[in-house]
Amino acid sequence: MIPEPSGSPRSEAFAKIDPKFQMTVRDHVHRTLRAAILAGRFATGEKVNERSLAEQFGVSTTPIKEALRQLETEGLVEALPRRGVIIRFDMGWAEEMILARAALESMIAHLAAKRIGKPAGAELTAIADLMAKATSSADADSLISLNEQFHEHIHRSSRCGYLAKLIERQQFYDASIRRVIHMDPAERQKALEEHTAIAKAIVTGDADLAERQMRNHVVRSGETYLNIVFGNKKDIERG
Amino acid sequence: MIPEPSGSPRSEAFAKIDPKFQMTVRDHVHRTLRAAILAGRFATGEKVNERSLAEQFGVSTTPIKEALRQLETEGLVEALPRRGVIIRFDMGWAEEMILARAALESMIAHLAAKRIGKPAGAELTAIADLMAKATSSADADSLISLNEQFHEHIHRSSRCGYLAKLIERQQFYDASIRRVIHMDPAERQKALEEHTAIAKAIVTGDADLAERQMRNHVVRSGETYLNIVFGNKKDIERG
DNA sequence: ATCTGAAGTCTGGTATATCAGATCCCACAC
DNA sequence: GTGTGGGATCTGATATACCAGACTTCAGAT
Repeated sequence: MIPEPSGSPRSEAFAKIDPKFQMTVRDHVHRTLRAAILAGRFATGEKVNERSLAEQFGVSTTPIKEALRQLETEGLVEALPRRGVIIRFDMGWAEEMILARAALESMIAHLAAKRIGKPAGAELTAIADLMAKATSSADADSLISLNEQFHEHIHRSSRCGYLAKLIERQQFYDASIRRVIHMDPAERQKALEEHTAIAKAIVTGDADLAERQMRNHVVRSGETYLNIVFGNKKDIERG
Repeated sequence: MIPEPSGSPRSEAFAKIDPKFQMTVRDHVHRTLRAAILAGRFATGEKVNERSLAEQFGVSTTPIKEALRQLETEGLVEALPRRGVIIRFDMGWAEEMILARAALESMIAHLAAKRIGKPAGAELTAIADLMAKATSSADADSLISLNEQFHEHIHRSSRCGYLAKLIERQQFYDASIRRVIHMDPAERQKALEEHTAIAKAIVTGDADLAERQMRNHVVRSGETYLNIVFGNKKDIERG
């Protein structure tokens, strides 16, 4: 099962651990701050103090600075040189993150439809079928996992590393929010229909259709998330 | 000319300097490294050494680390924890950056078409007219400047701060390459036609058309750049 | 000759110190 | 009362020090 290019033949080799999995302080700070910002625990425009953060995390300012630099590049905070960094996230920003994800994810769907092979196409269909089963049995946890697999599979099929990486940064809701979403049967059903249609379009190689449907799916489900996170305040601009 | 909300009436007030313009060492390092990477001065997979870079720039490793963190988030380098960072940029990556820009820029064009007002629309048309003049007089420098104004104006009209910021990071060619491009009369003419069509679609509020044309424009001109930077090796996947 | 592993070296990760720009506060002049 | 300016203070930017993980090398065992 595990490829073993060389070594002892008498026992199963262990998979090489991906260096990316190693945790460093700056990554922990980065993820924690990111989650806090996306959860709305800071007001837009609020100043953040490096020394204060360092104290709260119980670390020095060095990893804090690096984490803030990452957040800055992600667009979640703004750095005013020699003046400090301020939080930059509100509902409008979240809407734009959804639009960005819609634009990128639909581009990837387009390419996936053109580049996917027979076996990968069958796998995608299989995932969609599992989603149908999980939907009818109201298995929220499976749906969350399958949803991840579904999009991940499309990313791989598109053979786009950069675009896939870019999309990861536009994700502003996490598993806990997803669980809330999937509690609504109507939402589950709608998502299933969209996933099924996307899978079909990709597998049959209809790039333009796949693109349109992926975009609508991301925007529509994004609206649902927005309403939950920010309350039903305003409708997102529709494509 | 310069808005003056309050202060002495006897002399013209000076415009407030944007804090963003202040140069810091890490920004200088970031920009320099970024330009070097995009210019192909590193091979993909090549390791970069923090101490060595610090020595070359004549600074300490702190701003180097921060700059590398930004490049990492931009996707131009990859950090293997405790092992160092490696360059991640080749023709394939560049192609994807163009696709990302196409996806985002077309989304912005779509929104701009829906949100632009009368005066801003007139300004956009005016810019397009200036482009026509500069094209017939073969004024490359003006074209480069106008091209920047054109896209910048569309970004503002779309009222999308996040998306505009995201697009900036997908720009992998600079003014010097643009100058080479604009030396070709056929290319100038083609670009003009596209810009004119985009402007018209946006001003008339045809969001879908604006989106399509912007996308084609970005992809097509991106191919031209690719051929110059990487040599005529391979065609980019077309939308 | 090949393999193993321990010591040495390299290098990134983190902590701390120092410098200088930005902000705040208050005394003083008008 | 208003406004100006000098100094104290805060805080980000940079430099330096130190630690620990990763890689290299080479002696010794087989």
